[in-house]
Amino acid sequence: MEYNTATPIYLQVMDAIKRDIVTGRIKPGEKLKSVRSLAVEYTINPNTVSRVYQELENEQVCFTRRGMGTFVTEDTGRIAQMKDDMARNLVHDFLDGAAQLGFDRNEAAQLLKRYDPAADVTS
Amino acid sequence: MEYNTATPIYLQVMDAIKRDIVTGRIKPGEKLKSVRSLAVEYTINPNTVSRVYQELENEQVCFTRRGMGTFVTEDTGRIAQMKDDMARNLVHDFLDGAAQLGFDRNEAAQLLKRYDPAADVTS
Amino acid sequence: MEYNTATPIYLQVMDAIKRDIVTGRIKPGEKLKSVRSLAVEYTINPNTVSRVYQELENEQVCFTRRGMGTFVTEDTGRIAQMKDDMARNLVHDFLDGAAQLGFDRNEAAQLLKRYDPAADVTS
Amino acid sequence: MEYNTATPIYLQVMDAIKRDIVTGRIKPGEKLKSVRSLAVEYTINPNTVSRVYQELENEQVCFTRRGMGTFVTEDTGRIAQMKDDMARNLVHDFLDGAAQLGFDRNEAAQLLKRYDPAADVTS
DNA sequence: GTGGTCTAGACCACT
DNA sequence: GTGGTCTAGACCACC
Repeated sequence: MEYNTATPIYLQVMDAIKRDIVTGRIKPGEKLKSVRSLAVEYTINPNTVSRVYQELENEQVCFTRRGMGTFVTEDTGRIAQMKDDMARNLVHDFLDGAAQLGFDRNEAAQLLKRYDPAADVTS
Repeated sequence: MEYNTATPIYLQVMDAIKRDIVTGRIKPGEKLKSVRSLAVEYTINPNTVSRVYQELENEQVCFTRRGMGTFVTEDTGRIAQMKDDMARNLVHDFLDGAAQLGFDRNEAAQLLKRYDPAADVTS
Repeated sequence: MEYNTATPIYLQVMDAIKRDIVTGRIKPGEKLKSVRSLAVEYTINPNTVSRVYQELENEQVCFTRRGMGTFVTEDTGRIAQMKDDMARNLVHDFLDGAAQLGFDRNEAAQLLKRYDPAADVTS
Repeated sequence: MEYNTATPIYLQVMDAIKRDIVTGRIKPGEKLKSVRSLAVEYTINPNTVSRVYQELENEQVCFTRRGMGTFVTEDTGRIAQMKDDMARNLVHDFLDGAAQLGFDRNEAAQLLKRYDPAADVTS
């Protein structure tokens, strides 16, 4: 994984895990990797992994059973809501940023086509 | 101006000025407010304004004339390019975030309608 | 270290560090001294060292890892290029200055011998 | 004339005038342009021209006769010495800079050939 | 008046 | 412990 120096590593790892959850690569109730093995996998400090798990717990995305490890919440509603929140945030940030550049909603939608890196120009 | 505690003030002020430039509220070649007066207006320290102007100069958005002040670049191409960059970034962040949630480009475009807070449902 | 009052301290410290890098006294990838310890060593304010490190980062001479410190780039090509640039600048400034005094390239080369304080006259 | 933003304008103008003197474009004893006309010619503030003339007077390159204007010194020895000083400084700066990059005098002389922008590679 | 530099000292986030 | 940001207040050079 490549880290962006601008944002804290623990946030980037949190996001990676959340993505795995909302996209179903990690199932509800599934056990997450141990702090040590995740630290190795992501080549980060175990302290940082601990913080990641703590923050995910704060957001009620995970829970910890003493001596057993950290698990994804079994509350599928919570997961769906999380995905919803993330999508809503995405849309809000995009429209907000576009508005600050002077684009209204319709123009913003057109930006999507104009600047889509993979878009066919004629489509 | 309201500051977001998550991102440095100087970046937020930089963005505010860039927006004023790309939207034409500040014209090419126009003199920017003095360090001291902007500091008063934004209720921040003059040193922080200084940093803002220096970073903008690094990005070739502004230039400064000794003893005379700081001015917006007269290079309208640079300004257009800046606006382009800002829009492209916006689109990239949006599509990228959507992709990480498992949405392709078409689905992302539909998110815009679904989550637009001000959208009319029938439109 | 002795400071020349004419040029800003942070530029002088930047140059000192660059010299240590291009001459190999600091190796590629090596950790630089901490902001605080360099401040003590050079008897300047930690903020000034901070600025030095940031400017060096702008020039892609260094990079910083959150909480770990500032490191010399591992890109040896960049370092070679830096040395090249510094030498080229030196030559340019010299020939340019000589030209303004009315000396062409050959005459400039002869100035080197004539005014070299340590030169042996017969060599 | 193009100004370098790094060094004060008055120094750059001083240098331009000194160059005109040591290269003979302005003769010993010749009257310099008036403050106002030089200000127009160089598109700088008359105050800045005044400073230039004052500093040149300090360096005994010029002298002022009340109501008559500013004149180049008639002391040709002083002018020759000035040219000598400028050349010596040039050499010193060059050798000094080269030494800091780890080049001795011989290597420095070779840099001249290697980096001469107008040099023929085969020569 | 303008911006540029520097110090002192504080607080914060990250590892 | 690491660097990053911000404030306060000072001094300087330039126009």
